[in-house]
Amino acid sequence: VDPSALAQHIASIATRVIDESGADVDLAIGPDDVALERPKKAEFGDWASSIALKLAKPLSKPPRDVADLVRAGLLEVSGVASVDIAGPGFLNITLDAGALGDIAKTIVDAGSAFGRSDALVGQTINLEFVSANPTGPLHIGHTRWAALGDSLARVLRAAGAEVKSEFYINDQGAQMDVFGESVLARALGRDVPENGYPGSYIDELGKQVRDEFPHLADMPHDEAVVCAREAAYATQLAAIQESLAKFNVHFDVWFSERQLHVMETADGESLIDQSVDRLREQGHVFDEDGAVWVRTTDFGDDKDRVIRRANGVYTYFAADAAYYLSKKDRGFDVKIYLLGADHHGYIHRLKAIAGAAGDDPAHNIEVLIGQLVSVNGARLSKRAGNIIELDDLREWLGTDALRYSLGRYPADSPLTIEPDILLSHSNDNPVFYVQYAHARTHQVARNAEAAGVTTADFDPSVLTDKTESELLAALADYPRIVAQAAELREPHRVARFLEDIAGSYHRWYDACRVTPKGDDPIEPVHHSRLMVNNATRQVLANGLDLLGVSAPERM
RNA sequence: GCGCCCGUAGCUCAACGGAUAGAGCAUCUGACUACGGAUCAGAAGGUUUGGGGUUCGAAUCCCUACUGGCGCGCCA
Repeated sequence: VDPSALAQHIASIATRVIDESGADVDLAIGPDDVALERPKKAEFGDWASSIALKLAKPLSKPPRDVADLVRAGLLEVSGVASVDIAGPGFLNITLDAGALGDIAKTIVDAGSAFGRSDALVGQTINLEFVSANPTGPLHIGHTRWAALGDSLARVLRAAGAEVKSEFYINDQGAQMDVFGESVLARALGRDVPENGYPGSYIDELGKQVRDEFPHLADMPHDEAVVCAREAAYATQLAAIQESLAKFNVHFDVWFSERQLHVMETADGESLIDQSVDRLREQGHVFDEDGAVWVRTTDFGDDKDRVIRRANGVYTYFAADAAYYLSKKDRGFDVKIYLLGADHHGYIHRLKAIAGAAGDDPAHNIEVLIGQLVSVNGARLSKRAGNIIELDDLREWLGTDALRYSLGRYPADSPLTIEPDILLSHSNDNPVFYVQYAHARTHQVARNAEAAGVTTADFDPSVLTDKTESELLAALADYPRIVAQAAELREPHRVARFLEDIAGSYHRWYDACRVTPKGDDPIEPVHHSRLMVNNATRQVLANGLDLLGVSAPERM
């Protein structure tokens, strides 16, 4: 009896109770509505549901009376050992040891697939994050979204969604020209212009450009700027891609903003030209003072936005709109944007684009806003001046510690990273706590194998220790946690769950031996416990993978 | 001025509208002939920023005050 089967049982029992009550209510109860959860305290059983509390009002009956009816139905489900009604009407369900223990074999058999579900099956999702200008190294502001976005992509896929992770390269516009001028100036041995890009990495790019184009000084200025800009752009983009790859962050699509500006149609229209026309067709575009506007106030914005200036030049907003339409045309149902808190003013604007494009702003677009990160005692980049670099952080703290510590908090929670803690090998460092538990499962398995303990004679009914029940029920909950993390777009739930599992495992390890002590004989319970050990190992490994963190076999 | 986000134990932070608000650290007490103790058991620690409201039930939803962060261009 795994939790999803149990939820299904409760849903059908609840439906029957409604039918038999004769009450004039039209309630469809599905497995997601029964509020099945792991109770906070062991004395409340293995699983708990508040379904009776929810049904009390529509049925006009006291919650405990409803609970009695559901309880009677539950007792007939095989594997259910007892059902208690507690408090205002909670159903506390205890499974018998065999039913609970079966999950260990289920997990081991499923292997790396355990935790996958069809919760989001059929959804195609575009997930855009980081999207930095290719004019400098990635900094701490990008680091959180890199970690979070990559983990979210993995979690969404595990829940059955079809996901493309996408990096929007802002390679068009004024900042690219400033970048080109800055690199060119250094290549020619001059100071960077006022408001140009600072930092020694510009010197390095200048040196590279000078080697690549020995006659740079003889070229017309405009031509030289383009040479410098394009060569430096290629190098800098490659550097960004390498930084992200080392950080275990993967993108499916690298989308160049330039695609939106180049001519596409026979009559010389770019995607941006077309997108303005398309928004106009939907009736949310108007002309005023010589400029072209989008009526974003129709969608909650506090003022309307110019999309094309009176001088004929498009605003940045126009590229945003064209980019959105590209995503729509590529067939994504849901477009998710991960943005920093300093961009929250864009939410209404982006929603307005979706609405003006004929999409539903409430469903087809989601903008996740994250609070900023700070690092205690971080040193500023030597190469890029006044920023904290992703590469420096990664080399200092390690990919695992950095990704885990960024991944275990909700995006909207402001966050301070404490390097002293991340570098310590103890309980106050959650990533080590979880990774150590995983390494320990391997050590236990190695010892068991050496002693002749094997999973071949698995008998779930002997797994009766209370630490065992706690661990098994928690392991069984993993697929639901992943599905919930995907639906809520909150990958940190996986990290918190793994910390619970690691704690349960350590407690179980303390109470239950897998390999007999000394010369004690091997008994059936030892074989069965090895399965519990291996199931824990699998869940920890699967969960760490969703976070982009390694699962070491030894530490 | 307007808008968005946040405010939970000494610290860092959790908590599908559900039970006595939980973990880790720090503090105190234990397990030390230990399948790696990088572990485990226990104690102590709270008016969930204040005040109203909705609900059988509120840290969570609504209103309000306060504190902190951020944003409000025919810039990108």
